[in-house]
Amino acid sequence: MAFWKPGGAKPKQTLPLSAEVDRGAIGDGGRLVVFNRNENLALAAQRERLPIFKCRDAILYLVETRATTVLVGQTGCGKTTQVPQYLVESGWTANGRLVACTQPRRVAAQTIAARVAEEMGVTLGEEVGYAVRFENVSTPGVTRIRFCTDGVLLRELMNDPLLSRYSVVMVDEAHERSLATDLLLGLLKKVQRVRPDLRVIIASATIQAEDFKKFFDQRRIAPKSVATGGVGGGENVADEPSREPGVISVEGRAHSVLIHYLEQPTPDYVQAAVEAALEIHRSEGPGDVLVFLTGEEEIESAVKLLNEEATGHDARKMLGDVGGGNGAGGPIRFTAHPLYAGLSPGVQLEAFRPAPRYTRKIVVASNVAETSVTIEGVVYVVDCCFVKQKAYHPERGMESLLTAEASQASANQRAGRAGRVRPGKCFRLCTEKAFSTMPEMSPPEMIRSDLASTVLQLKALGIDNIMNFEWLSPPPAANMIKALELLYALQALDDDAKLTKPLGMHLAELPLEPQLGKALLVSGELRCVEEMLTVAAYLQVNSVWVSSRGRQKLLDEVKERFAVAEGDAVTALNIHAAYCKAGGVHGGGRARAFAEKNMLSHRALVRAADIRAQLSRHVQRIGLVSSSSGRDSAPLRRAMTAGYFANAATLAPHGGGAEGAAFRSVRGGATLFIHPGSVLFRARPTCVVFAQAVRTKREYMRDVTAIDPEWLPELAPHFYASRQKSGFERPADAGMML
DNA sequence: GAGCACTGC
Repeated sequence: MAFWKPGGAKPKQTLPLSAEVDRGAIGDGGRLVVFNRNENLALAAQRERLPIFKCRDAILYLVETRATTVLVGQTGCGKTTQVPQYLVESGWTANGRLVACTQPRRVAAQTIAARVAEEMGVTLGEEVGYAVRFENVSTPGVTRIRFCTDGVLLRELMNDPLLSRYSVVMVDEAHERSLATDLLLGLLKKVQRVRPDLRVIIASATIQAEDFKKFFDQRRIAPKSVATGGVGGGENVADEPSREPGVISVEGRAHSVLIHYLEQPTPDYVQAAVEAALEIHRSEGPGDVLVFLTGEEEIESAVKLLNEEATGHDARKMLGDVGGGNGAGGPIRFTAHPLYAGLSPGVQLEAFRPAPRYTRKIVVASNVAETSVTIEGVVYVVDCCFVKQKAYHPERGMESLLTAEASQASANQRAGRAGRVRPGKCFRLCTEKAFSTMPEMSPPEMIRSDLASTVLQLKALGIDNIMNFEWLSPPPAANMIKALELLYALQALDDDAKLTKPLGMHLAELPLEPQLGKALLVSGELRCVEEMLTVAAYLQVNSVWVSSRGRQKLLDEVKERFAVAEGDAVTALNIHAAYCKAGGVHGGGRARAFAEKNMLSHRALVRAADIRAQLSRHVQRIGLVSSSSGRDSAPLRRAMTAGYFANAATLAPHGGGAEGAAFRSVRGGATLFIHPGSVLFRARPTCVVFAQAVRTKREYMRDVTAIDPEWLPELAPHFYASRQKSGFERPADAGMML
């Protein structure tokens, strides 16, 4: 294979055990709780064979003696399932206290909880439970270990700012640096000042460990002199742990992966990926192939090329020597499958199904396959070394989703997917030199996101000085100012940047972005609460339509059944009404058939209904009285305007052509287009508000509602008509554009 | 004429 140049380094690095670790001693752990004494002996034996078992005492010693422990656990070491159990066994859940273990993803929280319950021989929801949005499977007073998404724990902090029920919080997958994880870690550090007895465990990959250790090093900071009586354990002062974090590394069980690089850079990585997959198929032994590309378009085009090759190949081979192999012991046939989140569950399943005999499976996937899902049987990985990445541009209040170089950390994670069953190979579609110049890790989400919700949550937690908050990675000042400016415009913050009562507090309570929350709260006065609940819920699901490459015309026709000139929000009302008529969430097969007939995702409809019910409960608690605007869409569109007034655009006089009409944003004057996914794509409303602006190939507005421009100064006079009193910056032309 | 991946009791 002259094409390829073997790399010098293996993707796996291993930290030696930290010198700080005293492997011999273990603190007075308290009562030992023994589970599964008789049953599940096989499971118990399995537990002891996990690599982490050798470090059990060392980990427990660190947790006992340090406020914070950074646990570097390689894939497959068992940290997530075992550490919470070790904590229970050594008494951390005595006196009714809980151990929390957070995950960035719902499914992870659910499946890990199920696994741990099985190992402990208990029923899921009793000693071991989980909490994700819409699902709280736990029993107060009984549950000892609680797996949850980091978002759930953040919400919990709003009701219980000291997390007083918990003795230990373990934050898993912290190296992914998701927005929620970063926020949680910043808040946990704050909680520790007041609650020295709270133990924090941060589970992370190697390259981030030092950052976490530094961040949680509180040796120079005196703890606040707050009595801890009644809060958690904190039996006596002598028990207070060291405020210097401990670090321990546990080796994983993954097999080695040999990395290959290109000798020459490629101008077309989709084509190169296809060629690499075919070359693997021709010359390598058994094992499936996982190809990483950046998005739907690339994936579908690669799958098409592979399928064409497969058909030609089958025709040439004539099934004559099935089972004979490819000369290297590998199969002679292959099948190719796409995998990305936008696919329907049925099509996704194809990628997970084991290949038939004598057949090699080639899965062409987006980033879902990097962390969210695992495909069994993969031995070869092809990595384009690019990724679609979200960025935030505060000056425009706009997000972008553009293809960028992947990070080395991400490429190593992808390569690791080849080493799950046996030693594997990874083929990177870049030169070794190019790889060495790639960023070590991707910038954390916190510094490339819209911070409006984050700032609102911090304010609700009583953290008024946002600039002084200890961020793991401080976001750019411009992002922060933009968020403050928006919250002020929504009247969630007052002139002193303090949370307003009750509006700001209510907005913080709602699990919605602040603009949408505002639209929902305003719907009380505008007498369209029921309609706004529906719209808010539908805006939360990615898309209710099934992804349908090749059936585009059909989807357009189906959309026409529900589409109205008032825009996407009112269209959502029509879909919801039809779905309810077909039985809704309790409609069973009839609702399912309705979804299928109309190319709607049943799963998305159910999720929207769940969210709607949850929002309805919130709204009732806040005290909004139910109301409906019936067939009149104006109140709903006015509510949307009251929330999204900052995202207004007017039709440009001569703009646009075949690509659709051009619009000018009222604030800033940027040229915008209606997204092709919107029902207003071909329409020409004179004035619109939109829920989101995204730059991909051009600058698009999504979730568009047609409005009367007169509503803007009427519903947002403080923004469009009056002079700014406070120091927040406001574009000077905001009022003049109308 | 187009949506990397997640998430909120």
